[in-house]
Amino acid sequence: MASPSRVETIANDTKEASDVGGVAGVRLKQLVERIERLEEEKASIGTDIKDVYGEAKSTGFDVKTIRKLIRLRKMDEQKRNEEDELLDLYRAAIGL
Amino acid sequence: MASPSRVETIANDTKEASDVGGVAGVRLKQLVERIERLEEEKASIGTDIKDVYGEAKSTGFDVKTIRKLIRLRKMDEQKRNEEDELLDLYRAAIGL
Amino acid sequence: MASPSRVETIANDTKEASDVGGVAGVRLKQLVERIERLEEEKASIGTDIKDVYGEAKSTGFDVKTIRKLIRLRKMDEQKRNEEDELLDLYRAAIGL
Amino acid sequence: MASPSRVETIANDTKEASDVGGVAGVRLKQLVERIERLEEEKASIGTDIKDVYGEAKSTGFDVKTIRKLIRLRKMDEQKRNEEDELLDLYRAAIGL
DNA sequence: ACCGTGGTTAGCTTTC
DNA sequence: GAAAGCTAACCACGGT
Repeated sequence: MASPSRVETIANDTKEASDVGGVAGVRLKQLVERIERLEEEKASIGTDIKDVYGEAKSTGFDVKTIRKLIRLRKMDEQKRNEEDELLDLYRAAIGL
Repeated sequence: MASPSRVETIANDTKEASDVGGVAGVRLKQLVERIERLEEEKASIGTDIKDVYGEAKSTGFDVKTIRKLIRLRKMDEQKRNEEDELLDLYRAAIGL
Repeated sequence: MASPSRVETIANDTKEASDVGGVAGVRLKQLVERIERLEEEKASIGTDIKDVYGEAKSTGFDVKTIRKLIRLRKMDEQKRNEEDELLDLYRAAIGL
Repeated sequence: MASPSRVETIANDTKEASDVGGVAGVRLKQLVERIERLEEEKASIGTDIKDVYGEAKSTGFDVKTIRKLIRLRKMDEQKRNEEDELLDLYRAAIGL
């Protein structure tokens, strides 16, 4: 059911409908595969993160607390970024 | 697990990065940094994915359709995996 | 801490701030109570489900397997729905 | 909808393997259907809850705040229950 | 009794 | 500005 022809069929049903087995189908397939590849990587890193939390836990740390910690640090960073942006805005406003 | 040192560790992680009398503070810091590094990578890949969708869009494909396509393909895969697991479960249930 | 006046205060802090003890407070209270009532029903059904699993178990069935079974059936249904949606999407993409 | 034979087949693969199309299969099917029926009801109530929140929103209330409110009230209730249990414990301890 | 897994829910981001 | 999809946290159950 998820045969290659299926992917091409889909390409045909989109904008390039007259392009049976042609360049649009190939292009779409490439795009789909790139996305799936990237999502795999992303999921893999997600697993790594989980592992680190697991390691933290088995070292005796409280996972929930660590999560809070990280959230706080991220918020701090965002806050800093916003302040920087504001500064840039001001600098632009007065012409550098 | 909720030893006195644990409480101290938590205190150290909030206000002061330096670790009063123990190695735990250093260890925690390492863990936090590893997690933050990984989350950065993950976010970066998320950006890449977005870019690919943008590329698809400017090539004339319908992004929403591609997303659905990918979701469907993922569901197929999950379903296959779950069915395999189910089979194992059955085999275990009847004693191999 | 959770005195009645507190609830009204919260209502006052939303859009209808000038409405101390007035109609907005009453309205909010009604909404909260409706939600709580519905959540009670929901929890009650959750208990029922648990009971059925318990019954299944004491009849000799393997609970984990039944759960997987149900999950799989749900996935089938979702997949079917998504495929229908995808079809609609395609039809829209090629102009009906 | 999966065919009936599918469900029976599954029943046959569990503990009562020698019971092809027999009483265990029927029993399992009944259990699965009861659970699915209940989960439908549960989902339906979930939708109702969402609707109420939507209604609250369009009345000008802040949904996030209402959620907090309800969480707080639930916590209060749990706390009260725990205190009641404790009280009962004491009363039992001193013989009513 | 504890740990790990799975399910549920809430918050966030993005799209229309 | 509303609606939807995605992600992440929380919670509860089942297994060991």
